[in-house]
Amino acid sequence: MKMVALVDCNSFYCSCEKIFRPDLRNKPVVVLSNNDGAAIAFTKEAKALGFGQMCEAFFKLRDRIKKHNVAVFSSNYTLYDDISKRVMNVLREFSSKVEVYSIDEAFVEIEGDENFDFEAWGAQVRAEIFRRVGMPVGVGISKTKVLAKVANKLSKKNNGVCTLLTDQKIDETLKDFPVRDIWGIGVRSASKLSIFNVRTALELKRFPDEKIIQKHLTKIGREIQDELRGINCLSIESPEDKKNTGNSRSFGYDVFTKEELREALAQFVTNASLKLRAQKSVCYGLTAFIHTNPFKPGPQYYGIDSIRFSSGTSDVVKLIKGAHEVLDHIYRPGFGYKKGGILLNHIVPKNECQMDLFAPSSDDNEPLNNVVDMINRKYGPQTVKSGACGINQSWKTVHAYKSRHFTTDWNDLLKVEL
DNA sequence: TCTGGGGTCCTAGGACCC
DNA sequence: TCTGGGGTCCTAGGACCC
Repeated sequence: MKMVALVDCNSFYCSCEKIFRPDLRNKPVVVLSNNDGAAIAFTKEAKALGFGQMCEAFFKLRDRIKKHNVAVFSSNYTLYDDISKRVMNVLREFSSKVEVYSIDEAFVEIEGDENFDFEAWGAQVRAEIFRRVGMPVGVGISKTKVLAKVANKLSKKNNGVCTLLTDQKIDETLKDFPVRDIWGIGVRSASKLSIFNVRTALELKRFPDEKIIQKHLTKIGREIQDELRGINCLSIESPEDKKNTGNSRSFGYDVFTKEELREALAQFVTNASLKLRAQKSVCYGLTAFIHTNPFKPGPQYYGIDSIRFSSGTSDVVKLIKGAHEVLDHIYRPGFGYKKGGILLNHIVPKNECQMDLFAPSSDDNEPLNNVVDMINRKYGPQTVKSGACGINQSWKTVHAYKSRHFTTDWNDLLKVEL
């Protein structure tokens, strides 16, 4: 008997911060987005105080945060990525089939016979992850991914583990489960379904006219319906190589000059191309964009354009030149730019790369890129990079409440005094 | 003063082919 | 009056996820 477990970390970013701050146990904690612009993660204690609306502007919350003595952190992705890897590694000891779905959750395949105690399995996974990493997780177990997601939501109220194994228990649960809360059903789909009087997961499961579902919710909706019925449509897979990748940031202040934008785009290309080389791929296109602050009154401008490369490339110098070329097209003087970014598109594995008849096979400077990546792996990110990224990076994102890199930097190791 | 970032998949429709 | 039919490939945009 094969079952699917969804293991998901509770308030992941906040829990990461709490691992190294035992004084914050049972205290309200909030984590901010890049640039300290908005609140994006909350502990249950913070939610109980009325915080918890995703992406609410930090400046609007500041007074209430002070009043309730809420601990605030800037996001520290270096830390979160590392904690995530540790959690996933523990999971891999429990099953050979683990699909890392996002930074804080994974699907796990479990095999067991009639007598297998899935509930106990879930409890053991929870305990082990907490013991080894200090991360609280919820475990939902059922027949399909969509049902495992449902079970996971219920696990929060159920000692962290919820199993939906029999048809009877599944239907009882789906009867009270709003259709909007199903994984893959967003606001749009939910409102379309309400036209047909489908409001609960059970009503969707039993909705007889599959053509209507296909028409309004596309293939995805049909598959969700089948998954609710216990039919596996979505298999557990190891994630494939990325098909697009990008990097973008809000700036610390409004940026007016082309020079600063050139620096920022060069840095974004540096970050994104590292991901590209890490998966041994090349790209054939690059998109760059810059835009003004939509929250500010006054004239707005959104500039975006792309270029194509005649041969696939992952060469940081070539890509930076490309981004600068696009910037020349889209830059309009006089505007204060709040955000910029780049995307690398049409990504293919390097060894499947199509040669261009008229271009030299590849003018990537591979030895240079390899050496730079190697140095940065050994001595830390950004030890060596293109001068185009600038030295001061005055446009850079601000993060006033950032914790240390406890697990990834010798200088930031936690000191314990006895 | 201050408002996130990074992805995936699907479909319709246009361009182009014979 | 009526203006082919069948196919592929690509892209933009929508919807959704965490």
